[in-house]
Amino acid sequence: MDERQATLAFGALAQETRLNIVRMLVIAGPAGMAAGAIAEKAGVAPSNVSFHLKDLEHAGMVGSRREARSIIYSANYDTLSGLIQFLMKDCCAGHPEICTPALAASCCPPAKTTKRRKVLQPS
Amino acid sequence: MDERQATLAFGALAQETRLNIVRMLVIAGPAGMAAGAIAEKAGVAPSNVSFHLKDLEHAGMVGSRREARSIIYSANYDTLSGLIQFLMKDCCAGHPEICTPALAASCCPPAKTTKRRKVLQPS
DNA sequence: TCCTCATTTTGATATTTATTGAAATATAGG
DNA sequence: CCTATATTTCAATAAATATCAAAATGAGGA
Repeated sequence: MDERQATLAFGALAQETRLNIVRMLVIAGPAGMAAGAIAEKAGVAPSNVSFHLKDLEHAGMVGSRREARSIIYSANYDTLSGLIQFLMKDCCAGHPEICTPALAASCCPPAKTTKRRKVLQPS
Repeated sequence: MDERQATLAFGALAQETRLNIVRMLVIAGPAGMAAGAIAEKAGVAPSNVSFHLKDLEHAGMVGSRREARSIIYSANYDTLSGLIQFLMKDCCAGHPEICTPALAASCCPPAKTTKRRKVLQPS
């Protein structure tokens, strides 16, 4: 994920309605949800949800497919995890010692342990 | 991190100048950078950088301290990792099987392995 | 105190974004 | 075909955001 796409993705998530949509689509899984169902559950006008879905799609956060009369939207998990990794790359950039324990495993390069050698299993 | 703060944080990162600022502050570490230095390195007018820094501070992404005549800004790593965890919570919500291998460790609850038992070390 | 440097605040302006309702498009069924 | 349904596009408007230049604030040093 390059900076441009990350900026789009952040912008897409920086709005209550869109964040809600992404969350419900993530939970819905690959099956996705019809635009109308999204609008109803999110409590916004169909034209407005369409506007936001277009934005999310442009940011690569969701995909769509037609199914009979409905258009089904579903979350794009690759973009989501790409964004997480983009954030993590910056998070620890140069300063892995600051990393939260919960994140350290994925966030910081496992090969490059700072100091401390010969610690695992003294047996 | 609650939804409100996450929305602020996403909004803060959804802009080229601010994203640049955050990145340079993350790299700068706890020492941080003076507002003027940030403005120069980012290539924007001081008043403009001040505007963006205020936004970043409001979102909890950076902190500031006065040091002689300068005001030093530094990244808030807690917010950054909090945001990552906020994203990860959503990423896998209900669908850990989709998780990218690189993320699975931090992203998906390690206790709840789906199916497949008695697999480690058949010895 | 007065002066200068570093930064912020303010005010004006241009741009982008969000929302609404009405009209247009596409699909399925009688 | 004609009608009903699902969604999008369009046009208008309101609201938020980004940018610049100029004035104001605040902290040392002569």
